[in-house]
Amino acid sequence: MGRSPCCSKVGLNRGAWTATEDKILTDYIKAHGDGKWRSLPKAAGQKLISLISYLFKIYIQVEIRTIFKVWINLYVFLKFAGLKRCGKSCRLRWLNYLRPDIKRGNLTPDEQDLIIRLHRLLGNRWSLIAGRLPGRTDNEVKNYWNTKLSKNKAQPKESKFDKKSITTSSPCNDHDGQASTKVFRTKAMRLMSHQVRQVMINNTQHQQQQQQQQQDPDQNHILDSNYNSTVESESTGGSSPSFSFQYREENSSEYVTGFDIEGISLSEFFDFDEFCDVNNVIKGDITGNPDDQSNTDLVLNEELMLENWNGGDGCDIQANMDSNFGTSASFLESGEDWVI
DNA sequence: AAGTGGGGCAACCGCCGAGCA
DNA sequence: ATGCTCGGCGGTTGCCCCACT
Repeated sequence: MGRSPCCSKVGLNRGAWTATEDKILTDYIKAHGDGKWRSLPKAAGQKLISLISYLFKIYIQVEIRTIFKVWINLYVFLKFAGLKRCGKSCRLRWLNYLRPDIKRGNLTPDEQDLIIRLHRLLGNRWSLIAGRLPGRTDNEVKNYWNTKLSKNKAQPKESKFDKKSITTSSPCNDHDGQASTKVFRTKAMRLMSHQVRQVMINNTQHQQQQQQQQQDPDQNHILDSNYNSTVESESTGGSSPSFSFQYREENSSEYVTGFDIEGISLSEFFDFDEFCDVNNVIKGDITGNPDDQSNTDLVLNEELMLENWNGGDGCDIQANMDSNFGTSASFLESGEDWVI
């Protein structure tokens, strides 16, 4: 009888890990330790959900209409994002790349010699060989053997790998004059650089918006509240997540273009521009007419919900935040029926 | 400048053994 | 004793980068 697959492959991310996935995984393992790999992805996803729940608690105070938009975006995010990785993939990523004691960089001549001798002794038992090389992984040893030593065990020559490593060596690791350490450009890193470009574009947009604001001081108040709102929570101490939203005005209907939670950018999970259609559908469901700017139903609903959240007695939202959030969470839970 | 092939590496696949109910 | 789950391991694949033509 064959083994059942470790997890359903349907809907799982594959291929190179993104910086965000690395962060989710690293944060989770730092908090809870490794092991339980099969249940880890789901559990790590809960961390995101808790962060978003916290985010919601804060933003529920800001503006009820905005909350609707954020709500929908969050719902779609929770539905389609998270750490959608096989547990084995999580384990591999942690052990081979994210572990803090991983030693990056070129294998020293001593290590190379040790690998040769151990391989002669142990054969292809890479985990045992790697166990004798602190900070080195079996995958790294295996790759090194397969790509270099197996081809030319007797006389390893200087390769372009070595040349590259010299030119890209990290100065901080080279201070003692030892063999220079190669700065690996992993796939995740490449993705990260791509994401940086995205952020820069967004920043440029924001800068342009700020310039517009400066040129048109009358709009400053409105744009400040709609375009970029950053909240650093003080209520729960240093462990509180910080997050920021960015909105974009388009055809007078603002929608979330991105937000960050403790450095995690949701724009890395899905394209907000493509997401506009979802917003329109949702908006159409709410209002019955996406283009109707003076929709009274939405306003009425907002007022009713605000009244409901306020307990109908005009007390402060903050006072009922916890209970209100419970209501909101159940609303989010039931979002699928409501949206579709 | 464009195409191509090889090197290097991360990630996936499938099997195995230990542990547990 | 048996079957299942899970972590670990080695082999392999696929992608990206770069040197070469």
